[in-house]
Amino acid sequence: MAERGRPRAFDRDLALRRAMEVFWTKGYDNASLADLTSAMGINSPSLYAAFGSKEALFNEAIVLYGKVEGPQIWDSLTSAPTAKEAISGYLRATAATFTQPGKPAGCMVILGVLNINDANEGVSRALRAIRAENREVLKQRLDEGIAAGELAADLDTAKVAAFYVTVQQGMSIQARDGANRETLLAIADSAMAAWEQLVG
Amino acid sequence: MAERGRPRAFDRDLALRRAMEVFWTKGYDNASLADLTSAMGINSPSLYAAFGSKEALFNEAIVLYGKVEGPQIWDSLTSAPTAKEAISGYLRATAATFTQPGKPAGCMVILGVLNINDANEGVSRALRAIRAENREVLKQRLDEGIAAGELAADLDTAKVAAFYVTVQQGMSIQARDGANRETLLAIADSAMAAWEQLVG
DNA sequence: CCGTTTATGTAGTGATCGATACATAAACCA
DNA sequence: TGGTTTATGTATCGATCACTACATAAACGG
Repeated sequence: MAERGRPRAFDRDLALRRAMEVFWTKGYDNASLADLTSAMGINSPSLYAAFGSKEALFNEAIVLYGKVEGPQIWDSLTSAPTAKEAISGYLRATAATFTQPGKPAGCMVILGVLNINDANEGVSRALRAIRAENREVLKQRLDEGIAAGELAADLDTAKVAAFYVTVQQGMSIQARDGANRETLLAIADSAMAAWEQLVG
Repeated sequence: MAERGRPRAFDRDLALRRAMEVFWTKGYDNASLADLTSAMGINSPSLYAAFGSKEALFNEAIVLYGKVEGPQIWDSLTSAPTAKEAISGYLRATAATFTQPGKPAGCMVILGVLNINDANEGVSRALRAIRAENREVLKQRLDEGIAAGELAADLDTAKVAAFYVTVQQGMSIQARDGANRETLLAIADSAMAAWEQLVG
């Protein structure tokens, strides 16, 4: 069963990747349709036919962002043998991911929308939900540390997770302000210096 | 020597305060002239006659913000007897300042502009300069700690200052995401848990 | 009173925003 | 071939953006 009608003349996946780069660089509000269509190499009717709207395009872009940039940040949470190494790996991978040559600095989930307005409300809510989910992932890794007998049973894992997520979000702003990888790694290590006190 | 011409019909200081609240709540880009004039109770020609432009109005607003909200955040840097208490007081005052009832959550200097575009470039640069200056203030307080013989002479004060500034910037995003004062205070204390390791 | 100066309210400016109407093009099936 | 379906390019939509031209109003000094 072949496709009906005139075939699409551009690569949808490639166009989505270009859109992701624009959103990552400029944020949702500052990425204009002109910016997007220019980077994607198409006209706006093609964009709307293929993706529906600017908001729907962003939603697809954020999923792609999670697939492309997420693994390197989150892998240590499952691969590291201890909770401490998991969190440390998460922060150090963040430092590396936020300062990749040729890619925008900082995190699209954190910087995509910060100041809410009528037009970006849906996108803003989606990003906030992802941030809350990420904090929950950290907490669950800490809870696993308790289950493994590695951490004290009465440890306030929500509090510790909130702290390390906060550091990561601060690192996003630092990256946008021009901090290099070495600086971000030092910040990550500084945050880990609190570990023994926090879990002890 | 009295003023010439028709006298201004509104309170300039009060109008500036209202503008500050709008900028603080919505950020520079999302604060439209309609938002501003509505909150200030004036028409746009009066705004331009009194303040010059949206950017000039923001510049005045950020100075006012520093005068109104700055002291409670920075006072401990001069009043606290030790460097540790100074930094701790700075973070705990931040937690309180970012969650004042009836005021916008988070910091206007951090959240005012994050995604740069053609229109906000000047404002963005100004805010980034303030953030860099704030980091320098922290560093200098730590340097004073060295001069007082309280901290080791070879302590990397720039690194420590960068860490605590990063935590504060993360707290701004947390506040925007709805974190309450208790949560922010716990984050501040968590950051201070790294202190002995960082300076030791 | 008159002339000057500054502020105000109305009503716009051109530019840009996200999103579309419409005619045409290019594929399919019968 | 003709009919259907989908994509494309042009050209634009109304809304909103920051900003201002202009006539009028309200104060001053003379």
